[in-house]
Amino acid sequence: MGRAPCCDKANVKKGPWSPEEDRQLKEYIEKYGTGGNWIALPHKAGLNRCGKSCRLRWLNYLRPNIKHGDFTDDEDRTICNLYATIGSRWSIIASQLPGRTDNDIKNYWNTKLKKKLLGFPPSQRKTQQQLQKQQHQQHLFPYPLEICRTGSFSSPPSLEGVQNSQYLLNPMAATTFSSTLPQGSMHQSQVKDSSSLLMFGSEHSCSSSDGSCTQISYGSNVVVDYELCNGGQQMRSLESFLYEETQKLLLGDGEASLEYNIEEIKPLVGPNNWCNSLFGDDLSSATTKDISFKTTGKAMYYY
DNA sequence: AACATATGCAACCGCGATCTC
DNA sequence: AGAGATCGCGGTTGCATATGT
Repeated sequence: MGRAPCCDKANVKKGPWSPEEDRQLKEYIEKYGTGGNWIALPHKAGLNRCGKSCRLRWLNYLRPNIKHGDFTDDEDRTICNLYATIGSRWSIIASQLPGRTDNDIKNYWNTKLKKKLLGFPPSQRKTQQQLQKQQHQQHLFPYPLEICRTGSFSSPPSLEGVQNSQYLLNPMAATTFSSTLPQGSMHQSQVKDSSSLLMFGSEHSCSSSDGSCTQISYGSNVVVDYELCNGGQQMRSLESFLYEETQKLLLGDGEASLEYNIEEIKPLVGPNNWCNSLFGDDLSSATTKDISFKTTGKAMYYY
């Protein structure tokens, strides 16, 4: 037996909300609140709408302090950092961005940010100036890199820590994402603990025409230890690692990097691992996607 | 100017989680 | 304990608008 519908779908209005409906819903909620029952709310408010539709309209559009319009660079950075860390958990990401809704962020990611990070042309409508800029960046960064963090974790990173940390994302967007690092310096971190998420790199100024571009580069002496993913000591260059992981993650093939099931991963990540602190002790409740990125945040060594 | 196509975003849908009785 | 009701989330769709040809 299937679940009973939450409303009579044949007799409720669907589609865009009219200003009058908005006014009715807003007035009712401001006066009486939601009463913890969205299903009953539309009837009480005199609306011929499904409760779910009312909830969505309120949360995404009508409730106070909703921010509409362009996302700032800071917001971009936060979204990218969190997406790379926790995946498409839009409600969690939205909770870190006051005034933004999960729907907004999801739309923004799917329509703009993902393409921006992958270096895809955002549109056929691109101006000549934008095309030249993209070509310039592609010349500097032949493929996208993914998350690089300077510093090391002495304790598990919190969501806030992730949000504020100095992650460097796709150098296609280097002008946006690299500004938190001092230029001309080498950033290095030593791995103390294979469960730490740790990456590092060096950066130097490049000769971008407007002087605003910072190029991130990685020396060939940087290698990656696949301790968690491969259970061995297989080494790859950082560049190939980052490139492949980025492709998997951003092209929606994030699971590919996790070749082991939860039971195999558990003993590797250990009881004090930050993966546990983010998702609770019960890793069995985590989905493959939950931990696929964590386990690819594997230890790295600098020689 | 007309048509084709891409884009952005509001809204819908289905399903797992949680609550209530 | 378990069945139904509701919530909340993430994926997807549909349509108005913008832009290219």
